[in-house]
Amino acid sequence: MWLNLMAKKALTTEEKILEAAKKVFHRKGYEGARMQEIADEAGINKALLHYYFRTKENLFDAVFKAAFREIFTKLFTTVDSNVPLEEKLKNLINEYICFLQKNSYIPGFILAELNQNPEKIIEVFKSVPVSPSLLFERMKKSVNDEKLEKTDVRELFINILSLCIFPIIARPMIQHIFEFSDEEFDQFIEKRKKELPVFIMNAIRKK
Amino acid sequence: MWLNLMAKKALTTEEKILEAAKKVFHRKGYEGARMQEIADEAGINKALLHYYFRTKENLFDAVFKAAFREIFTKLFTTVDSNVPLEEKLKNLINEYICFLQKNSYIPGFILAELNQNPEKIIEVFKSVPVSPSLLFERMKKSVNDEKLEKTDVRELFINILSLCIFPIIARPMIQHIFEFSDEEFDQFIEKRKKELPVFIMNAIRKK
DNA sequence: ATCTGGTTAAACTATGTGGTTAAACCTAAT
DNA sequence: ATTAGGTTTAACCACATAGTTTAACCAGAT
Repeated sequence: MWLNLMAKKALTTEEKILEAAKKVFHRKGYEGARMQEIADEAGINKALLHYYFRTKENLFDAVFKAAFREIFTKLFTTVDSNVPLEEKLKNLINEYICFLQKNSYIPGFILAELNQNPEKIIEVFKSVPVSPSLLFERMKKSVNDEKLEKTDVRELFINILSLCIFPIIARPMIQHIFEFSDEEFDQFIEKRKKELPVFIMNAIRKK
Repeated sequence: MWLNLMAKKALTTEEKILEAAKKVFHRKGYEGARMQEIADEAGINKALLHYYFRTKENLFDAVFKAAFREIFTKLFTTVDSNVPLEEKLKNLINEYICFLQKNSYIPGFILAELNQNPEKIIEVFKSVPVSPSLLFERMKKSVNDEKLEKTDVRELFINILSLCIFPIIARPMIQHIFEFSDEEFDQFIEKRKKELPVFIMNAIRKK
């Protein structure tokens, strides 16, 4: 009795709030974010904010879990294909970096909050509908099939993640020390999409 | 007339404050840190805190610049040797990861604060006594000397940084998805010290 | 017409926080 | 003995913030 009755306004109030909270929390973190700012961003008032999500923590948890779910399901599903390793690597890196470009605040947001509250990871990981162990089984198979250096799959996994994610969170530093404009930085990332798979394949291929 | 008169207490009050502020700011960030907590951690009271560093921002800037200086000078000086590239890489990675292990909060702290205030980088980079361009000249020479794939030095530089730093800031996540105890995580990093140089050399060596 | 749930406005509480102040204390240098 | 700088204590101010409350408003459902 309370659903789908809106045709003109595309977003429900709850969605508007979550969108606004996402923006603010991603940029400023839990401590830096202000409920008033979120309300303003959502175009509503503070009272309504508390009417939907009773506390700041509730709202934050919703945003945090959503971000976590997004980045992990994206990661775990982009490997779900039957093409050979090199091809798979290309797809994974390309898709994942594209995702990160569109959601550049997510990794920094998650890592920062997680470093401040490492215990939250247990709770928050429950909202991820994909299991990491499955992913590793698949990766292990791919790696063993080919003529490659003996490679610890976990090591490889972390290396791929590092190479994809770090440049995104270190953007301000990279732009400064390389004196990149915004466009030049984007080109730099664009180039990585092509060169990272080569870099990684070289690293693990038998000589 | 106001110096070196202390023999028993190893640290001056100012140093005690800076140490305390470092701990608190590194763990909680600017917004999350409380002046009272810093005072407690330093074993003094709030009044004295403001007596030394008038404002929270002053104190934070001091801590931030110190962290920045530390991590960058360390990075830039570990490449300052005349050994062949592979050796140099081994040294760099080993020394840098050791440094990061001992200062595991620094990279996350800097990246988080820099993402929230990217404009601060200009000011803060002035406190780094080493220039990055010098580093790149040296790296370029090393890379061109050997029989290697044509490699963009900047790309290589970022890759090395990514592979060293990311695992440190992603520690809570890594520990959880790999189900690592603290000891196992340390072993994981220890292993990386040896395997990262191999990984990278393979990646850039001509086949 | 009325009822209901979403919504607003504005005032309000309680608490925490950065920062200040003033008085007293202690100790080492003069 | 006096001075001066570092230090403590404790009270204090101004302000911002999370969260609450109340009354009124409005639109769609009954």
